Amino acid sequence: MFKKESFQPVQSTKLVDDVVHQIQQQISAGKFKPGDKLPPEPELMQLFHVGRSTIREAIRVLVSAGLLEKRQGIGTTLKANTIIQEPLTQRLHRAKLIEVFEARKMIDIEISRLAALRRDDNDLSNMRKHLDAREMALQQNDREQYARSDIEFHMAIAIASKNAVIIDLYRTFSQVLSDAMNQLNLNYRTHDPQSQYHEQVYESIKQGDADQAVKWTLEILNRTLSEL
Amino acid sequence: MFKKESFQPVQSTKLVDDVVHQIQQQISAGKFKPGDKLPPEPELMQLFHVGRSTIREAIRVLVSAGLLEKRQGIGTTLKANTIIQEPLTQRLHRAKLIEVFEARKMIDIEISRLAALRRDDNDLSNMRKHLDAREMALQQNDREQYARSDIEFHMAIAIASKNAVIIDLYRTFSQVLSDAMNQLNLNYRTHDPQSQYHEQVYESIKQGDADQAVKWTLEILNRTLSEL
DNA sequence: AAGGGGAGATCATCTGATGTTTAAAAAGGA
DNA sequence: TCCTTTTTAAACATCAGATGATCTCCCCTT
Repeated sequence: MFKKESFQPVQSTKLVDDVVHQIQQQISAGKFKPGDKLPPEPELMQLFHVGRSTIREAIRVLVSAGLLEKRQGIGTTLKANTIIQEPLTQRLHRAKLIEVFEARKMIDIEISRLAALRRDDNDLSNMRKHLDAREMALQQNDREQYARSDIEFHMAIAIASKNAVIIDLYRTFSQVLSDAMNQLNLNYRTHDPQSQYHEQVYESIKQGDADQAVKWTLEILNRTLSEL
Repeated sequence: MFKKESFQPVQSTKLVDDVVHQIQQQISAGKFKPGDKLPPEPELMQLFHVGRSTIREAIRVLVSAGLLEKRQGIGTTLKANTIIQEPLTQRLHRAKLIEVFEARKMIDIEISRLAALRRDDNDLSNMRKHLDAREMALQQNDREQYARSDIEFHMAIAIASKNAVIIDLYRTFSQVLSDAMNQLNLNYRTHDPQSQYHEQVYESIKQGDADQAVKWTLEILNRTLSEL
């Protein structure tokens, strides 16, 4: 008897994916030059023998990927320099650890500043929750839980900044940094004497005092950096 | 006579983009856990007060970005992969313009600070060169050359920061922002009365005064932000 | 020469209808 | 009771039609 798990469902080709791939291939093959106009939607419907919504979803995907540009009343055009970008995580893995650290420090500081200006009650209660869990784990000497809570606390600050781009940047940098330091058998934020600073950061954000929040965040970061 | 600069085109946010931003925000803020199901299409229609095709296009964008997973008969679920394997440019294309701007502001400031601390003679001469070219273009009313020199000047500052990760971030953010603002028929850094501030930034960096460099960079940025 | 006003092209959005896929409930048989 | 089959409901996939919004272009008037 075969294991069911060893099989995968046949690639059920959705029409939209098919259209996306075909257009993408045409672009990759250089059939279009930057600035060239794609056929209008009704024509694409005939060319691909699909409905309007299928065409529109396919085009929308390529627009969001940055390959095409759509303008009402004008049409759809091919954008210039479709340079192949690598994922940020890959880029960071290639980078010097100190550079990644420095960049994350920049993000950390801005996050604290924005959080102090924008936090709402929900943000504060989340931060408080993780801060308490962090303290608890510290007293019980639960390194695992401590590390988790510490990350969650900082993530809660990030979320309070209300800027999705910065949140994503912070998440990516922290993840890569954590991986890299584990690999080097370095402890990633597992030093106990910082509880006071974390409390200070929380209080500053709660008070809405951006300058103080930045100041205490810097205190934490400078201590972590010294271990590198 | 009214100043042209005092007007701004009406921000015509397409419904699909709005829906994408809202869902992205929820995901980035961690409101969903991996595996969580999104409400079905009819419910989303009611929640957002838009038609089904609008919902479908928005979901399709996030699926193509790798954040969501759609299965016929099942529904739409949040993908497990927390760290998105997605080029940064693509992520920025999906973001709200104001969020990208805010993040680049953060980078710009840190770059000025680091440049003041780390610039060498070569950096300074490069900055001087582009600053002169910028001034020259301004007097000759060569908008094209002015824009190019302005970007080069700021890029020279970035390079002086000596952090490759931050340089790459800055380049990516600037490019995406430039594209986006061009598309909105907004001028991207083409206001003349800032020459003094650019000179101040250069002088501060030359003196190695990080605080002053940040201060004057903020002056420039606050003026650009006011146009958004 | 400047501005007004269509006409046409093209995308944006909504709505209704029908087909497919999936999971789970219901039914049936041993 | 347990296993298999059938049915049903949920949810996405796709198409078609209609209306609105936006942009370019051209012609006309002043």
